[in-house]
Amino acid sequence: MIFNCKSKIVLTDKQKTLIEKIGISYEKEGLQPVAARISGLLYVADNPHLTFDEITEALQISKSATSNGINLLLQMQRIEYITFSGDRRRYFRLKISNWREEFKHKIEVMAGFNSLMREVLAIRTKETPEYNERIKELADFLDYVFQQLPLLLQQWDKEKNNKI
Amino acid sequence: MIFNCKSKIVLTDKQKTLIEKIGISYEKEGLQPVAARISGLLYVADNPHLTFDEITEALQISKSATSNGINLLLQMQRIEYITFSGDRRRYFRLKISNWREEFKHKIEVMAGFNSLMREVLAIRTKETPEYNERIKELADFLDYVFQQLPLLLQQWDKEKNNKI
DNA sequence: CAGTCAGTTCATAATTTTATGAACTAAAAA
DNA sequence: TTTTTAGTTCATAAAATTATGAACTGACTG
Repeated sequence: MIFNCKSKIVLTDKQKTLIEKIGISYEKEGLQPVAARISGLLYVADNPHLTFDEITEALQISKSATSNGINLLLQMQRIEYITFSGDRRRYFRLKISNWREEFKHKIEVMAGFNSLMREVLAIRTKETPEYNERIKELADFLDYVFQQLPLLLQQWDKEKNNKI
Repeated sequence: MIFNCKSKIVLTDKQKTLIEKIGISYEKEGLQPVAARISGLLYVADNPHLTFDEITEALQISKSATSNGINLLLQMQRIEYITFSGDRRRYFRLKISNWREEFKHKIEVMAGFNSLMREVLAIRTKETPEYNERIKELADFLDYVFQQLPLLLQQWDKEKNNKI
């Protein structure tokens, strides 16, 4: 058998508080409570790689809750895992590098709302030109943002490269 | 008594479908189902001003549901109402002009997450420099976006004025 | 003063979401 | 072969959210 150093995770009060804050923040975005706490834990834990049992224990939740939370986060591509030969456990970690994807996803959600606004404009009565114009203005702005945000990403990359 | 033309609102299937789509979209943002449907209704209804009873009837919901939904939307500043002398009813309409405020609010929510990331960085162990660097990168990008988005609003205003 | 109108409030019901623990599985170890 | 490990599944429980209808309020009306 391979030497398994299962050091129990001890969280400081600061870490616990921050896990809850991050949890609430993610909950507001619609993430399930347990999945939100797992994300928080992975942000603050000293070791960025945690096993199933470490998560279960650190958050004091049931195995089923951990199982569901982890599988949700895996499916959402917010976490990933690595394994080591001779050790059956998966070591989960945040896919932080994925924030670009998440950013793009948020833009797409905005764009989705925008296309609803276009649908609204298409079926609205023509009797209310001022009102329709306001909706159009909103839709146009969302178009503009949708077009500019990818540029923002590019510009940031450029600035970052200049600094290095 | 003043002549009260209470023309019952008749919704086409297209309108109903769109109300539901907008409803779901707003629900995903965390808005309560009824409030989300009321918003949808106010987007698609021929008349941008609807009374309490018109909303209740058009959406086939209870008076209490309408009352709660309307009060929530009023409190969130997403709708407002006007009145006419000799008519006790309130005529509700979307505060569409408020989309700027909502946009700013979304930026603030992002900034809130960013400040959580800064807190994470402050308490994270220094033993994981690469991981911390990734989190810092995310936080820096959010800072950048937070700084650039108000400019985006200004630029759009400029472009719009040039067109007029 | 009785009745109507335009809502609000509240207890309750229905629904949905979330979490649990016990039983299960499949692979590896003893 | 039996046991342990690393989870998964599922029925159920607990909690939170949402909607309802009946009773209520307070301003106006006749």
